[in-house]
Amino acid sequence: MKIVFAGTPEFACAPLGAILEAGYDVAAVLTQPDKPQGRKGILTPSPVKEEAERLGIAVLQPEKLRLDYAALAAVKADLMVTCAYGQILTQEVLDLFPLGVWNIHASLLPAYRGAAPIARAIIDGCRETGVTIMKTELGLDTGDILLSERCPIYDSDDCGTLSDRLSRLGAELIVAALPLIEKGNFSLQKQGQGFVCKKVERTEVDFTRPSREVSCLIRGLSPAPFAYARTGELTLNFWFAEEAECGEDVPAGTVVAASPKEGLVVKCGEGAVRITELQPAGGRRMSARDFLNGRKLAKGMQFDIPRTV
RNA sequence: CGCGGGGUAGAGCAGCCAGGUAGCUCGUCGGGCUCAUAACCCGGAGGUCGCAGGUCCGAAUCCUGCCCCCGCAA
Repeated sequence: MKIVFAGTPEFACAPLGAILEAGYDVAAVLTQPDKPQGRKGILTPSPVKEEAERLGIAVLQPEKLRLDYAALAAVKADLMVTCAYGQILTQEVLDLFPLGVWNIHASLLPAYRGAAPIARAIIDGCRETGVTIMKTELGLDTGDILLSERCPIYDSDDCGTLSDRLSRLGAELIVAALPLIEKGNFSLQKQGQGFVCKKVERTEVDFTRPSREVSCLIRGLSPAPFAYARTGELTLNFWFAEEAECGEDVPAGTVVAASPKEGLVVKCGEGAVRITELQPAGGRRMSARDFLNGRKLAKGMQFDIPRTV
């Protein structure tokens, strides 16, 4: 069975590797074109492209697949697996594969269709999410479900750690799914009423929200694009935070502790959060402990509260 | 030429503008206190101040060039 794998970010690398390791013939990898990255605009290949080249698989990266799918058609693959590829497929493309196109999606569909299911699930405070293997259709992640598997979300998770775990889960699931698809030995389940989540953006922390909401926001946006806060000239990107207790009756956004011993604790609308990993603008990521050794923050200081939209 | 911050002890920082003794917090090592301690007290070790030139009696500090790291924006 000849397979094309379509994916772009780190999340898709483990599934790609697993399919290959399971002995399938991955004839080509489809991924987004190299994009300029960073301050110098250096053209950077996607993680999936790098992985594919490492594995010695041919790479296709059309700017617009819907206009430019001749090369993909020429592969004459039996089926395609998509996993966070990043382009909407057209019917013409879907029709290229006799055994269909199958998608690995990082949520328990029909919840969290769309762009940033992992980050959104954390931000929303979910205690559980998962991975779904479904038939790729024209609609956005609306296809019928083949397999799905649950996965807990821990308070120790950020988007990075959870993404790693879901990626491995996705790898296991797709390897379990391929034999079923190959033999036609499966039944699909229609999705119920779901919802689409949007891409996440860098967000200023609103400390007037309850502590859990704040910590979930910080963890969901880490390690990119980050939740941040300002005080005076100082801007901090937050990498990790946990909920903390706070007896003090001070305004939300007040630094209630800022010492190597106690850590960095900020009052929230309800409770408080302890920031454990952060990064000052212009600086490297560091532990709150290291940051506080430089004494850029003191108890009593106030973080800005974003204007309500 | 997109905007900006930075490179000083193992870590995080101050000192630079107004050149003249290498400073702070943490860690580390030794000692003390304690039933005990990540707590407290005393003491010590540890630095080519990113690199190369220049100015100067004297440069972490001023000037020139280069290397490297990072935040925002794309």
